Amino acid sequence: MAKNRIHITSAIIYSNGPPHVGHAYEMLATDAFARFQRRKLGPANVTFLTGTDEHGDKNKRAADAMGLHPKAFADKISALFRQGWAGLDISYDIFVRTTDPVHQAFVQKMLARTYESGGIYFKDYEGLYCVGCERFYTEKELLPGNICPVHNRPVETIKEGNYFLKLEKYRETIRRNIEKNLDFIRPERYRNEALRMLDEPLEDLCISRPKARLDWGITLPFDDKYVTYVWYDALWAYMSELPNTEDASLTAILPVTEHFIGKDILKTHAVYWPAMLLAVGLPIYRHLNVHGFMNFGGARLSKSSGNTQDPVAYQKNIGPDVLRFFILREFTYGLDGDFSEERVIDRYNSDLANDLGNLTSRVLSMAARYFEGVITAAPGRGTDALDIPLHDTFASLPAQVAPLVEELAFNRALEAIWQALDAANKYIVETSPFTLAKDPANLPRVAQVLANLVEGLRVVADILEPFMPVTSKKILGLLNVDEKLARAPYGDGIKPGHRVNPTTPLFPRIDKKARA
RNA sequence: GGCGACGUAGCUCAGUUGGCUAGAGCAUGCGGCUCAUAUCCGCAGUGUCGUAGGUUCGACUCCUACCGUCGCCA
Repeated sequence: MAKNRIHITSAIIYSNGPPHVGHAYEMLATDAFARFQRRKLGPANVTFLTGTDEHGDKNKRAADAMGLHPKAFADKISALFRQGWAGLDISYDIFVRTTDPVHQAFVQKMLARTYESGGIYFKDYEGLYCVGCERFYTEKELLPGNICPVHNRPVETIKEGNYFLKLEKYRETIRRNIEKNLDFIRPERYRNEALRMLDEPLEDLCISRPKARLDWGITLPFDDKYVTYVWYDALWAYMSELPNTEDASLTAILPVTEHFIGKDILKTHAVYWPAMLLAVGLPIYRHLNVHGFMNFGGARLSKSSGNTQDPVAYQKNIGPDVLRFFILREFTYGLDGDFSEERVIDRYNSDLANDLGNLTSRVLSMAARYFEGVITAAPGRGTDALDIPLHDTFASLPAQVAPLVEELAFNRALEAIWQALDAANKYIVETSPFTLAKDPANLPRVAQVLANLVEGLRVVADILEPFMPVTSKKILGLLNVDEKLARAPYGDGIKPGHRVNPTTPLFPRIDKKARA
């Protein structure tokens, strides 16, 4: 596979409940990365895949609780996710539902192939089972006397035959892959955790459930009394609905596949998923990008404590770009982050209203006031001692931002963009076009200053697209710049004679006192 | 219990292989400008770099113990 192709996935979200801001965190980071890659490689060379994981006992039980058939329940939840992502401008190309026939057929194909090659075997299994929980427990998880901690009643010892995926034979291969590729799992902290998981022999993974116990899943192709375990099902969603799922194509695409996941599902992705791939003779993917969780005002997000946040509702209040900006600017990818309305408003006022919004406003208003919106000079480096550093700042911005996005440092990428905005504000003070304009003899210089600033705004608007697509489009609209012109390097964009539009406030300040 | 991470200005955090008076943003105070969304620019700070030791000419950066927070595994 050529180096210029990339396949990007978010986690396939378990659909037993509606979306919350925690899901949004992962989607926003993945989306910014995907949008950045499209700019770099061209849209045709990027696939951004997401979806919902709809089988398994928790989905079944959530559906039962609402009196719905699991499929009908999944239809509802899955639709909520797609609406939520549309509201946040998540630019996915493929949305996989694990109940899709195409996906199910693919999983069966992989199961059959693994079984035929001896990677899956049948074994009788005896364990402590709670009928209420519909799951097995280990003795350590139970209260003394083998009492289920959830139902507070004794568990039963039951014997059950199940199918297992051999794991141990792949352990060294998986481990060596992590050791050899220093950035295979990033950030590094999770790499170390994964390596420790591979220190000791792996127990084979149970990949079946008897239909007598749970029938909401994909039937095993070699034994119709069983469905497959939800994780075995869900992980294949990364591949199952690609335009081409022939071996040759998958073999090519896996080495350029980037998975984005939360730290809670490290083991499935670092250990089980590579084993599943190796078991059918496919190569391991390229990167596992692991992020932390989102806290709210210091408290852990959880459904049980009721402090979940609906990103859709939030987005309606402040707009998708503000949520996108806050999360990408404030959080360090990989670490947990704290979300609070107060911090969102602080960021909004200082970065969006005062810096980006106000800069746009003052530049466009001067252009309107002194030249009726017409740019009469050509932006460029020139020879002026003040113009040169401004030029250099904006001209080098794309090259500065690119490696930061590649290494998932979205916060630092945005910081770099904001440093350029600072430089522009400082440039205005130093050149004082509003003072010069008082003498008509100075108008050529004023025109030059404004041309340089408008060109800077154009570059910022363009580079902001992966982070804030709506704002990017808005500023380009104000600058009267089309998509093609937007991408030009600094100095090659705005030409003399170009007319910009009158300004409108992009981000009106939010008065915290008035809100409280 | 085993392994690991983190603990830097009021807040959120940078500090790549040990080396000039430890930095940024926000918030605070003072000064300047007036094109702009009471916005922008400049200046001013404050820190026992978790605690106690150790290695070193020199440690926020390495080692040990402890305290605190958290995570993974069991």
